[in-house]
Order: sequence, then structure tokens, then C-alpha cells
Amino acid sequence: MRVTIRDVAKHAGVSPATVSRVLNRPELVDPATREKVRRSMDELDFQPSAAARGLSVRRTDTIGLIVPGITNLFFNELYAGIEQAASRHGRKVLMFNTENSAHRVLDAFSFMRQHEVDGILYTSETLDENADPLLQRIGIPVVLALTESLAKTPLSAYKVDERRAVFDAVAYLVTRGHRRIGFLGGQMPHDITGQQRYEGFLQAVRHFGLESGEACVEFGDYRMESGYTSMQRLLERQSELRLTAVAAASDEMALGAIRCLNDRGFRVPDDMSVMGFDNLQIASMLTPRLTTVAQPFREIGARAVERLVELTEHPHLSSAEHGVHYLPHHIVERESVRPILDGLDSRP
Amino acid sequence: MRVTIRDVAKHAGVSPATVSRVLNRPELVDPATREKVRRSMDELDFQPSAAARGLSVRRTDTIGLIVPGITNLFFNELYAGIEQAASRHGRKVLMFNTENSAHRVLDAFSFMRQHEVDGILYTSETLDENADPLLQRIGIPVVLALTESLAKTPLSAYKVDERRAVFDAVAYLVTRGHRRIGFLGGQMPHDITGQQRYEGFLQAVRHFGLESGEACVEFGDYRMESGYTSMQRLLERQSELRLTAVAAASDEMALGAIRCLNDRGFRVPDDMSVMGFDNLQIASMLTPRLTTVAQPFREIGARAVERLVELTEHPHLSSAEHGVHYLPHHIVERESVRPILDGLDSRP
DNA sequence: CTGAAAGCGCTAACAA
DNA sequence: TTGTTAGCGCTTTCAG
Repeated sequence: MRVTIRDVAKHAGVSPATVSRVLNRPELVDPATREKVRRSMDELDFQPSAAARGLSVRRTDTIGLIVPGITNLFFNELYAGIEQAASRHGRKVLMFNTENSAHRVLDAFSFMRQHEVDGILYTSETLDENADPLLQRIGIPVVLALTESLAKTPLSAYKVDERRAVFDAVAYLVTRGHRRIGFLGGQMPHDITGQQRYEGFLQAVRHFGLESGEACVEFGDYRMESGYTSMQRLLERQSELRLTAVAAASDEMALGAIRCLNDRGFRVPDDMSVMGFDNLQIASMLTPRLTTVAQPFREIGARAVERLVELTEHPHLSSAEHGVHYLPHHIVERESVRPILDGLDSRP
Repeated sequence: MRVTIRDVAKHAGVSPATVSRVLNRPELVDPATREKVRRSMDELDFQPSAAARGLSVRRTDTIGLIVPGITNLFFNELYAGIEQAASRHGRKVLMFNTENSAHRVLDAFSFMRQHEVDGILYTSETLDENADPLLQRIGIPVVLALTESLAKTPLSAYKVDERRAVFDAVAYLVTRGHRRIGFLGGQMPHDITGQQRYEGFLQAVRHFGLESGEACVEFGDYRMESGYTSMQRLLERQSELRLTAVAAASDEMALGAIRCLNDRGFRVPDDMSVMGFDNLQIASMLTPRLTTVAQPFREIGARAVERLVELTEHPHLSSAEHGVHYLPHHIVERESVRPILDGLDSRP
């Protein structure tokens, strides 16, 4: 049998209420009895039931985290930021994985409601208007990270400005003399991020009037393998495209692309420059070290958690000041991009 | 206010007990009323409270997962296996991160007890005899994965045979003609795995009578950075050591080591062969592709979960058949190891 | 097949 | 400062 607050009370010769008080408001209890109770707790090895407490106070100090998958390499970085921030605020995190399938997002929200999390941190498939009825009635604050919402319900979101980020990536390449630049996009179902990154690429192509045009694009799913195959497809058209550089929608895809290039006898960056996106930990260990757009994952996670905490403590703030909050990205210059002089090939 | 089982009951014109029945034992309920109740649930958007249910039935269908950290790249693979198996058995997973610090493992167990998880899957710091009192009184089944226990309390563990695994790695190198082999070990506080891998290396050195002897070892913490610095230290002694190959205690360390070697002007595998350990997803994308000892993470996670489920359903089985279960490892041959002919350098 | 009622472990008025 | 009591939402006998 489980040791309850009543057992402790009996053992310490006080009432259950007093035991509860030393748990929650110890300052309200006489130091002597407080110590007595604490000793009893230790002796009986008492562990308060989170469920019973949650049932009683209607809050769980838990943040529900909805993720699209956990095998992505960026997951670790994001999660680290979330977990740290959560525990800094005395919150636990309960995770649900939608496995990249839109029909699981309803399950995810159901799950979170059944567990009565205080707030939901959503990082999965892009929410659209179909989510509005759900978002209206849910009664739990929802904050987005790494994604944004197309629904009408106003929601706070924390992410980088995807369009600008890949625009900047392409601009970086242009500055280094590249004029024929390919793009390895990400394009999952219900994925606004992929869409925006693609738009950023298109904007750059037009802005800089790139000779390679808008057709040198292949899409994947952000994973290494798809980086490989997308690069492969680009290479099939290389005699026509004559790319000197490619920008990828993720570091994973960049890694796959480099693998593909190496397999085809291209050296990176000598024969082809490659830019990543994310700045994963491994980026600086790869050969060549990856030049990439750094995304502040930890910061994004932390900010989203903080917003959530704020919303759960002051539920009235809800609708005010909602919207997308862009966190700064920046380019980390390493070795996978080679400058080309005056549009001429500068190879030795 | 939350919609409760009473609200549904009222709406459907039945008693709460009946609603509870359609939730848990629908076959006991008249099809007509069953449907009526289901409709009410939908209309009211009812979500049963997991806490209330758990409180009442004394089980949460939740597996507590205790991990040493989440930034390790192997974490993703392990977690994927665990989550899949858990959801296959209708279990949720609640994670706690000890962040590689032994004093957090007590917190971890406390956490799990407060949340009344049905079973605990432990993958953190090696448990020793200090854990016995805890393990005795805990009253929740505990199963280990990727680690084992030095405590007296018998516990099931799922992992590879670490000694044999690195022995095999070294043997692989020897077969390819290497006789001067270094080791990049892992050695965290309370880390039996690191100890065993080191022993495996030592056994191989003796078994094969390697000329390089037992001194060509440096220790790190399994992370990339430590692979880099450990390799660096080995290289400082290279004129004396004259290593032709190194075996690393993790793919991450191997990656760091390769980075270091490249920075020092060594080519891999031409000037130095490198073997990893883990077979992470990235292993096959790196340049050179990493030859490594594959550890069946998903299988390990799945087996551990299954054992846990078994233990929670049949608590009596407890002490029988406990112990370490070795899952098979195997060597994945790729490009980071170069054969040497007859102990002679076969470089062109 | 269905309902009434007690209880899971904790908290929060309200009294004392 | 402490105790009494009434729930929080669900399940589960036990009757009917």
C-alpha cells in the first residue's frame, strides 16, 4: 500500500491538513511540528501523489510538448532548450510525438487535455483553420515554436524569419561570387516552414537576378537521405544547370548532399559549395566544416516556455500581443563554401 | 469548467457509472445507451481526466524513462525504440533527465514515484549498492537499458556485451593488419559501460599481443569534443606510439577524432584508421563513411519496454530470470578503416 | 443492464 | 497555528 498524507499525519500526530501545509506552505506551520512532520515523511518514505494533487488543485505544473518526430537531429537541441527552461520554472514536460502525420495532431491535443497539462508547446505540423474549433474550446494556452499557425485563433509563435534566413544564405553565396545556385528544399505535408524557406530562395533568385533561375530546386523532407537524393536529382541536370553552390533547407540535407557530391566525385567546396541550415552540433565537426544558417533552437525553446508560463499565470493576457516572434538567425562561416572570383572559377 | 463524467451522464440521461462503463468496459453496456453516451461525449467534447482515473485504479499506463542526457546523438535512436514499443503496448512515456549527475538519480526515482508510473526504464548512471535500499522499497518494476547494475537487487538489463564489442572492433582492425592501435575511451563518473569497453580493449591488446601495448589510451565523455581532445592527446605521443588505427568508444568520439586528425593533416583512413561505436544514422553519411560497431538501440529499447510491460502485468515474475540480456552487436564495414598488408604500410 | 455510494490522495475553505 | 470537512473526477463494488 502506498504511504499517504494520512499515514504521515498519524505517524507525526497531526492532521492531514498540517502535512499538506508543510508540503505547500511550510511557513504557515510551527517550526517544531514542521520538523516532526518532515521526519515522519522521511521515515515513512512518503512521496506525494502528483495525480491526487493535480486533481485537487487543477494544475499539474506540466508543459505538454507536441513534436513532429524525435529522430531529427535538431530535436535534441530544441528539447534541451525547452527542458532547461521548463525546469528553471519548476515545470515538467510531457511529450507527444505526432510522427509527422497530421491525423495524429488531434490525438496529441486530446492526450494533453486528458493529462491536464497547464500549457501546450506545439512544434508539429502547421495548424490551419481546421484547428480553430479545437483551439477555441481547448482552454489550455498554446504556444508555437519553430512553426506558425494559419488558423484564425491568435497564437504566439517563436521562430526565425525563414524567408529572410534563406535569403541571407543565398546572399552570402552571391557575395562570394556565386551566380548559379541550387536549393534543396524541405516540403512536408502541412509545412509552412518549407514553404517559407522556398519563398526566401525565390526572392533571392529574383533580387540578385541569378542566372541559374528558379528551376534549380529539389525538395526533400529535411532528412539526410532526402538531401542525398535531392542532390542527386539536381546533379542529373547539372550539365544544364552548371551550379557552383547549393543551399539546403537543413544541415541534415546538406550532409546528405555532400555525401552525394563526394560519391559523384565532386569535392566540397572546391567543385561545389554547400550551405546548411540549423547549425547542429555536428556542423563544426564535419569535413568540410559546414557553413550554415544558425537557428537559436535553445533560445526558441526557452522563449516559448517562458511565454507559456506567463500565459498560465496570467490567463487574461491571452489574446494580447499574440503573433509571430522572430528570433535572430545568423550565418556561421566555416569551410563548405568557397568564394569564386568575379563570377570566374577561381580553382587553382 | 471541465466537462466531467457527471456532465456526460446528465446529458445522456444515465448514471456516471454507466458513462464510466462505456469508457472501460463498453461490452457491459446496452448498445443503444452506449451510442447515446458516446454521442453525448462528442457533443460535450468530453476528455476523461487521466489523473482521476489513475488515482482511482492505481495505474497510469505510463512508463517512466530515466536518461542521462538528451543531447547525445544516440539518444534519438534509443528513444525511438522505446516510444514505439511503448505505444504499441498502449503506454505513454514520461521522461526525466539526470543530466549526467549522480545526485539527480534520486530525484529521478522520486519523480517517477510521485507520478506513479507503472514501471521505470533506467538508462542513466550505473546503479551501485547505494541504490539497494531504494530499489527494495520502491515497489515499481525497474528495468535497465544500455547499462547494468552493481547493486544487489536483481534487475533485468538489456544491452550489448561491451567488452566483446570492443574486443571485436580491435580484432577487426588486427585482421586488417593493424598492430598499433589506440583507444579513445569513455569514462563518466559511475559509468560501467566505459569501464567495460576499456576492459575489452585491454583484453584485445593482450590477446593479440599488440605492439602498441596498453598505454595508448585516452578517455573522454563520449561526446564529439572529447573525441577531438582525446585524439589530440594521443597524437602528441604519436612519434612514440606510431598508431595506425584508433578505436573509439562512440561514433561521436570517432567523429571528433577524425576532425582532429584532419586538422593535423592526417587523412582518414590513409594515414590513420578510425573505428566508431554505435552506428548512428550519420555514420553512413560522413566522409569517410564510418566503420563502426553497431549497437541495436531500437531493439534494446523495445526489449526493455516489453520486459517492463511483462513485469507490470505479472508482478510475481519479478525476481526470476533477472540479469543482463546481451543483444547482438555487429561490425558495419565502411570506409574509415584501411587494411595494412602484412603489418607493412600499404600506402601507395 | 444500470444506479447509488464509497473511496483513491490531496487541498482549501472555514472553524476553532 | 491546527483540525474538520467537503470535494477534485473517476472507478467499482454491491444492489436492484
